[in-house]
Amino acid sequence: MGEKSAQKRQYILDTARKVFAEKGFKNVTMKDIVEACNISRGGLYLYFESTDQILLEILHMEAEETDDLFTGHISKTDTAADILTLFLKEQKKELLQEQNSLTVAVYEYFFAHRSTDKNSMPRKQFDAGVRVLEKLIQAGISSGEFYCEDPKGAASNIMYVLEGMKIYAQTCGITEKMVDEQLLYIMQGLIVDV
Amino acid sequence: MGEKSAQKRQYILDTARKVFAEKGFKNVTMKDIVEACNISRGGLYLYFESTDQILLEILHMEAEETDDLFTGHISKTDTAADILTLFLKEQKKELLQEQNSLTVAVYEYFFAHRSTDKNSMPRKQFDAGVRVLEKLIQAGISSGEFYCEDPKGAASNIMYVLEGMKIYAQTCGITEKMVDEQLLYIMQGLIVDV
Amino acid sequence: MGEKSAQKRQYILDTARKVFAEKGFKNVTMKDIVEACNISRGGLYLYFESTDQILLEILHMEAEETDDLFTGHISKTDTAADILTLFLKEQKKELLQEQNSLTVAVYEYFFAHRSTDKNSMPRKQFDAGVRVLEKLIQAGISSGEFYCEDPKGAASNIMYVLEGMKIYAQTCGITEKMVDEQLLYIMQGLIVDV
Amino acid sequence: MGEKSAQKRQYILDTARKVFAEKGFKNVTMKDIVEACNISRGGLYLYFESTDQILLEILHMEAEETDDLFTGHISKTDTAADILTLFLKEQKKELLQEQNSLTVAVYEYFFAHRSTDKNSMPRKQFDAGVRVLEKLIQAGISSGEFYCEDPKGAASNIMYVLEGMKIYAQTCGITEKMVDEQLLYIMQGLIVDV
DNA sequence: CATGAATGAGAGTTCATTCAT
DNA sequence: GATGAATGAACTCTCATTCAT
Repeated sequence: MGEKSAQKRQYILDTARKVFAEKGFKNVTMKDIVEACNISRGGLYLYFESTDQILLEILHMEAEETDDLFTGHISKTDTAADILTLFLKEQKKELLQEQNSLTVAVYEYFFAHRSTDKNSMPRKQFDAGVRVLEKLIQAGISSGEFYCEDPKGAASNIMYVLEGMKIYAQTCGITEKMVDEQLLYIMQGLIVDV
Repeated sequence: MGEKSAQKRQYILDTARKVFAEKGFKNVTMKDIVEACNISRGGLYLYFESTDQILLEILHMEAEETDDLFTGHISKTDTAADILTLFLKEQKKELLQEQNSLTVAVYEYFFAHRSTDKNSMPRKQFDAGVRVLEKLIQAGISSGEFYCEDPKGAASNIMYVLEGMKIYAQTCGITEKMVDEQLLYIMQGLIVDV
Repeated sequence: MGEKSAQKRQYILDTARKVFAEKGFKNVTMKDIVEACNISRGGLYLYFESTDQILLEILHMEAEETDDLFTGHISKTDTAADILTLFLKEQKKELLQEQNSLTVAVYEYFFAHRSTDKNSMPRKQFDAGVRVLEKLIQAGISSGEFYCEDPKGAASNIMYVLEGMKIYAQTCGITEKMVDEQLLYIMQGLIVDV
Repeated sequence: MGEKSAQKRQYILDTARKVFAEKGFKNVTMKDIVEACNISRGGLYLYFESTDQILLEILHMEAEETDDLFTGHISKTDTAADILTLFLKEQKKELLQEQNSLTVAVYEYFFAHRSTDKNSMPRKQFDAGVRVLEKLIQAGISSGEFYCEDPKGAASNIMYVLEGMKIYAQTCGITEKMVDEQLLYIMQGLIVDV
């Protein structure tokens, strides 16, 4: 598959992404994607053989981009609290965005492919998140910004909370206020009282 | 609807529950339920018109039973910490149970019926949970067992964490150890140091 | 499946038989049968799940009927030569009939399901044919009608010849004259010269 | 068509032959051949327009080679019985060979292109076979090796038997012993008793 | 009430064939 | 000549839903 088809492949992935964002995973058929892409039925099969594969490739792409984002915005002069705040702000944005979010598709996908594998994508992302947050909290402790007796527990707590809020955002709506309150609660649990 | 058909209705719900527990929501067809119940295709339609309706009725049933459970086990002499511990233990059990759990079905259902309605079932359960936990924490504060500057924040935190862990339990496996660590983290954040 | 559906099942088999007789096996799709039967796409699947299964059932039916025919027409007073002549006449009729013949379908089926199994249908029919013919020839020898040093070889010879003529009949046409000549050759090889 | 493309044409035919030998005729698609040849989809169409055409050309090639073989091995000093034995031995080898045999493909092809044409390939091969065998038998009679009242009948008999055994070889397996027994039966029917 | 045969829409998938490059 | 992406027709198979009995 040459240059040209790599472009088309990407086009299909981009278009399919919109479809998944709109309809989740289980409701999306190959036909839906074919129609969204305005290509022929057989044409899609030249590039992908199932909605599974398509979503998975989209997720891998996103994962790379996310990794970049994660570390990208941090400047050397930022304090731990600044970085944490930034991180939570990012998460909040993602949480509340309705359009364009793959959240539901991702959950549906992983429900349909349940695995207790330690190397499954959700698990790796959780572990990575905990690791980064733990380091950050420890950095904050070292710098005197944070007080925390169990940095790993706190890091896990944040990850679980974010996940929980994500779910509530998708299943019953969650207001910005609710998110802000909880993020504030988390920050105040860490920051050393003046 | 007479006595007899109420029984059959209940029989269908009970049987369908097992099907949903095993296969989630999106993978369950009317045919699946018909076969599990050993009734005729048309027969099922006399009682229910869609898998949606069936799952919803199951959930309503469960909600009632859960409410009973929630308040049922508490004896007057229990301390706030005891009650909270008991509650978390219950949640842990539910979290880790693989068999017999409607978790995935419920998520799939509410993903398929996303709503920002404040009276949606997940929202009501979340709000109810927060309310109960908040009261409990305040009771603990009054009795000197707990220290907490933001009882509502803490209560929400617990609910989000539980939700987050539930998801991780279903999407990538979560070990008992991981749950225990986080529940410990939560309790220690509340309990007054000796 | 009750009384009524047994009728329909039979109706489908009868109709499908015509389709196979006309188009062979590999060219027949479930759709062809659906259309010939004037039933719905899904309807056919209530009774059969593949063209394989349908043809196989037709063949089993035919096999039973054939068994009956084989032994049915023989009267006690017939001589061995009479019976053999009758048998060959039957075979000739089947050989030359163009309409209504499953021959091609059968070959196509067994090419597609090649097996060296001793209990495969073609093998069983060959063995049975040889056995019957051998007995017949021996009876003819006993009665002084036939002369033959190797009754089993002669019996096999007849079966192979019939099979070979069947093939030629289907692949390139074989005239009645050609068949008659060969059958005559066979009979004269057996019959004791006057 | 230049030198180069004649080579490629031959390459395609040789490669396709293997495919047909392995999968028969009806199961082979243009795609199969394209893939086996490692050429482009469109490329194949520059040389051939259907699997029909490809197989037919293969068969024409083989027919020429076979003719050569038929007459090639005979030395002037061989007796009629020697030649016949040699011929039957060749046929036996072809019959029992599983790999590399186009037998099934050929049958499937001619089933799909049934014709009563006297000039169809199978018919021509049958007629040619009968002619050669008849001459051979007559030669044997002249030389006192064979006794036969109906040389043409005997020749046809052999051709039918070979065809029948070919079919049984492909549809249900035929053992070497079975073939040997029948060939022996044929030879003994011809050879003058000592 | 209950049955289960029947329907038909729709998803998945494969290939013969074409055509711009 | 050669490529291989693209098309679209054709087939398989599954279910939600209806309806005569």
